[in-house]
Amino acid sequence: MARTVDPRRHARRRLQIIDAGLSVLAERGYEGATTAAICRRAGIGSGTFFHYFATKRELVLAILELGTAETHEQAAALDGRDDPVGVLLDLVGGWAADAADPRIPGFVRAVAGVMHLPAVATALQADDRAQREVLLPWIERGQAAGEVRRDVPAARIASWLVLLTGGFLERVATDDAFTAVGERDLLVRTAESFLRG
Amino acid sequence: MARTVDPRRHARRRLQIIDAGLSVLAERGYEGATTAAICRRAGIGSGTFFHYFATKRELVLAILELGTAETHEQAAALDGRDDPVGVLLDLVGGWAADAADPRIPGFVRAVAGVMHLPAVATALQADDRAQREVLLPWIERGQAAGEVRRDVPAARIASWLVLLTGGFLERVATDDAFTAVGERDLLVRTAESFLRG
Amino acid sequence: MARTVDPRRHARRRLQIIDAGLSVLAERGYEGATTAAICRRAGIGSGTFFHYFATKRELVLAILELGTAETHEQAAALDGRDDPVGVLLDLVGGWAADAADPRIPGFVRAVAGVMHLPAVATALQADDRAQREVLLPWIERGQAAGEVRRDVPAARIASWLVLLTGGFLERVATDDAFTAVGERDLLVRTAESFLRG
Amino acid sequence: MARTVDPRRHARRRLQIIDAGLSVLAERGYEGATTAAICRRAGIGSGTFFHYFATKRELVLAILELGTAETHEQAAALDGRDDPVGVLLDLVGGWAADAADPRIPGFVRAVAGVMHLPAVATALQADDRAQREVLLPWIERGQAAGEVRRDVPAARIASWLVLLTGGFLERVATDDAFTAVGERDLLVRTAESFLRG
DNA sequence: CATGAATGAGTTTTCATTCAT
DNA sequence: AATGAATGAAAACTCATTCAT
Repeated sequence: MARTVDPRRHARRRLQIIDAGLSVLAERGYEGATTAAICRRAGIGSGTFFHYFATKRELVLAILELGTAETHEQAAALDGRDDPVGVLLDLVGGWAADAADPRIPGFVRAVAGVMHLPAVATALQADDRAQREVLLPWIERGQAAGEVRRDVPAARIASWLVLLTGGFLERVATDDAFTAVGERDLLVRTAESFLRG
Repeated sequence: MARTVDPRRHARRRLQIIDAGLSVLAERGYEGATTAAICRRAGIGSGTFFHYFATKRELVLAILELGTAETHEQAAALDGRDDPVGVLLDLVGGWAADAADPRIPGFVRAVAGVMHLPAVATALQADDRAQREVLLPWIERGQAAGEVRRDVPAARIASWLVLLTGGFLERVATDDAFTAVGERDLLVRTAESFLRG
Repeated sequence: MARTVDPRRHARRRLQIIDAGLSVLAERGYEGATTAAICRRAGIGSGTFFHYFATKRELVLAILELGTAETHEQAAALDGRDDPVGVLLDLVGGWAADAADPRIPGFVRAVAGVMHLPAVATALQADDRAQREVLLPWIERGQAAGEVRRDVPAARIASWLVLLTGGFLERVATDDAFTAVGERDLLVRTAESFLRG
Repeated sequence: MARTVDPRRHARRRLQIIDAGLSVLAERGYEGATTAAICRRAGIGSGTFFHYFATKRELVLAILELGTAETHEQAAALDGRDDPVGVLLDLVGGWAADAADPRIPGFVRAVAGVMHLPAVATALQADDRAQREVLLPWIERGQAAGEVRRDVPAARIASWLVLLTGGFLERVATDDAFTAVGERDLLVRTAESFLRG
């Protein structure tokens, strides 16, 4: 009658590995992040790792999926707002704030570096699409309300907002003088100016 | 018995390996680009590879340095021009055009993925600095002439122009609907609008 | 609080694991038969497996011992017969019939493949000896009665009868055109001819 | 202008590994024969092993193919003979003599133990077929000449001769009292008696 | 210079087995 | 008894790099 499966325990353990993986991947890149290093960081044995993830690659995918899910949750939290441009700038500003966690840009770089793995490319594109899908309806509402430029189709505008946040992330990672906190305001203003056209 | 090195022959061989390396790195990422694969692509034996580059990493650094050198050459070609904003937009537009060569974004991603290697980080930052240094004097001249916004220091503006081209490159690599040719015009217009403030 | 072991339940469980082990070993060989696979087949958890067998190897030994015991039981069932050659041919024919169970040759192959484990070698030789010991008295009685050749010592004749059944088993396992049912008759005739000398 | 590929050297090295593999596989079985052990025996580094064989399994297949090729060569050496039964008994006797090399039965057992690997099963059946194909024409000639029984089709007789040698091999491997040299004569006599019917 | 055979450190992954519940 | 999460030793295999020819 023993029931050993405690889903809570399982989920906690899983997150613990994901967290360690995120750190080590950000620090050392995909190949530098050996499973041994991740296990050491997570404080588990190598066997345990493969109890939770069949493959190192699967861990990466799980982290990416977590991010995609988070993006979708953000979308839900915006229900009820009525200022399209404000919403869009909040989203862009929020993503820029993520760059303040030094692990995010490192992880993004690490994962982009193995984009030639089809599964990674797919997950990365899903993440990308999620961001654009969150933006799209608000851009359309803004256009309908005359608050957003109409000379560029909504979908392209979405891509350009993602371009701005992507470039921002990369800049923070590359250039020590360019900090997420210090440049965020200019990002939001630039995005607004872009939206107005 | 003296075997004098024919520098012409040597340089040609070197470029041949660099070209193969660029392709294979773009396609398969840093670790996926085995020296064996690069040698196969270059049509040489593995021993020959190490005659020209002491290390796989050194090949990557050589490619990056080539890019940095190219950037400096671009700067020299602008001597004599007198329209700062025009020069800046030509530079940004030209970098965007690079993204049309599908190997460039792939190579950039691959290299960013191993940025945890100190030598690579250094070379990448040198490249980055080169771009900003090319922009900087023209931004300053533009500000002096009143054609470029003055509310943001010239160095930061340089960073932001690089941000735009970096984000552009990434976008082209990620999103099939976002093409270098199709979006270049909007990039230039957005850069101009940013410069005007 | 004493939990008394129900020996009936215990024995049933044990046989259930042995049965699963026999199947999986036959299908996948010794190393291919992971304890996980055997547990899955038996419908038990991995922990349970080790309640019944201290080691995967011990399971194999248990299966072999079961076979050896069966051979001894066969011997007992022959008490009272008076036709030595008939008995010998019944034994050989019966063993050949075992080959019709497709698990038998597979299991035998799997176990022979790990004969380098001393315990397995010992168990296999015990099984072998059991077969020869069952045969031996009947060969001797047949020789005494003048029905079995005397130019070869009884023990060697026993070895040769085992050779025939062993070769038969192997053939059935290797050659699809060679079926236990179809060739059994020729086996018995060949054994008889061998016994007559 | 360096030409490093010396096919002679390559073939010698390859055989050296095959020889070591044969020994270690015979001694320790398929899984017990780690690539490390084989390399140690062959006096090479692990990298060299995989220079010659892409996989441990491929080494096994190479050994089996060598055996199959040898069987075909034997067939060629019999051209011109005119005594079918003599030829058949020479073949059977020759195969029995192989059992005197203690590595042969051990290797056969080891390989049979991983017959669940499709490639191994195929190679093993090719080997088996080769033996039967060598026997078949001589059985047919013997039947035509009235020297071989006609109540059993030639192909089945071939299977039975292989059955005898297979059982013989197994016996030598299992039973210390059963030696290849001591029992070979009885094998040939038994085979002859079987052929006469 | 050019070659490719040889190397072995380092990686991911598997799996029998243990043990707390 | 029964369970399955946790473990870590061991295995196959990869790949940058060296070096004799």
